[in-house]
Amino acid sequence: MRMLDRTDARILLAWDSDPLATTVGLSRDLGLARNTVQARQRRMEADDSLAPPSTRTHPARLGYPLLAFVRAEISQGDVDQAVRTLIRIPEILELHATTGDHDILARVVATDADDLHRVTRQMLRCPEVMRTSTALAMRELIPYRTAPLLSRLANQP
Amino acid sequence: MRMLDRTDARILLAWDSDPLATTVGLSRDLGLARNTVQARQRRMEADDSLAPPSTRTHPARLGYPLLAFVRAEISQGDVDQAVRTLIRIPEILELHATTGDHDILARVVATDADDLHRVTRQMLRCPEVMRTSTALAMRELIPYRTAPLLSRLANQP
DNA sequence: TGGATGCCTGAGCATTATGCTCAATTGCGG
DNA sequence: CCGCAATTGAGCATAATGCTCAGGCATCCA
Repeated sequence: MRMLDRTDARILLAWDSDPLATTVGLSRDLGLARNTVQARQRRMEADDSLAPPSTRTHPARLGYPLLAFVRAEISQGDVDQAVRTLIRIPEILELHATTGDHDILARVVATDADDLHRVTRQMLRCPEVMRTSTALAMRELIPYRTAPLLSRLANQP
Repeated sequence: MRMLDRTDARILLAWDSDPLATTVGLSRDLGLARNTVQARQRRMEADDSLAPPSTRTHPARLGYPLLAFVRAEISQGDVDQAVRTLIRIPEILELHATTGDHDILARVVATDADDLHRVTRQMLRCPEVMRTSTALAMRELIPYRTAPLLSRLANQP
């Protein structure tokens, strides 16, 4: 797994300040050769260093204003079988196997409270899912970001 | 807050299948006029319909392979004061005010177990943070996605 | 009904960026 | 010391972009 370096980080941060910037524009802003920026961009995409562009969309803008974190216990630790079922639920945006008193943590969105209830019931219909515990996200205090980590990388020698 | 529509969703999905595609290329693939795609792209960026490009980076590629979800209790419900402190911690990628037996949920990354311990101690140094409870993400079962929601939107009338 | 609004469209054209290749250079690790 | 990968600057044909305009077509409201 290739690690991003200082140059990659600088390109991404410059891209943040103008998401519609061209390769030439970025290379001008950064004082790098166009070939360098272009090669990095292609490598990062080919590398799977970058998540799909669609991950940039806010679910609220798609009609799913409710966000919840649903923890669940999985019977017999058969997590893989549960995933095969849960992956078919579009409202589950993310799923992690976690330590602690629950086995998995799901990020779930919904159109309203009723819809959230429907989704959790659908999760419970999965035979491996025993108990669920839902924490509703009432306020987004810090929206998802990686820029601080990139800045740290970009400003390192 | 403008909602994304079917056309926006189709553009984003086409973009997923070729993240380096040009506006002309996307318009060809979708059978839309170039002006349409260009206008949508600009509107989505201007709109804040899209998160910054840097959010596409995987923290693991930046040297932070550990992911944890840290829940915390906040004293006197003074969440805003806590946020002012916590926002300065780069390893906190995301922060939500939640319902349940804790007040906030943080997504935290770290370089290793020691580093994670350091970050949680730093969180506890915030006076408003009372108790923390850490759930380590051992396996990414479903990486963050919004494509299923976009597909639903794109295939609707 | 009439009219305003917003969106999609197709067109044109000057400007700019891209794709591609090459060769020289630099820096790093074997 | 040598190879390897990254960077650079250059050139040039091709392609995309920025910009503008006007027509068509819905929807919404007076």
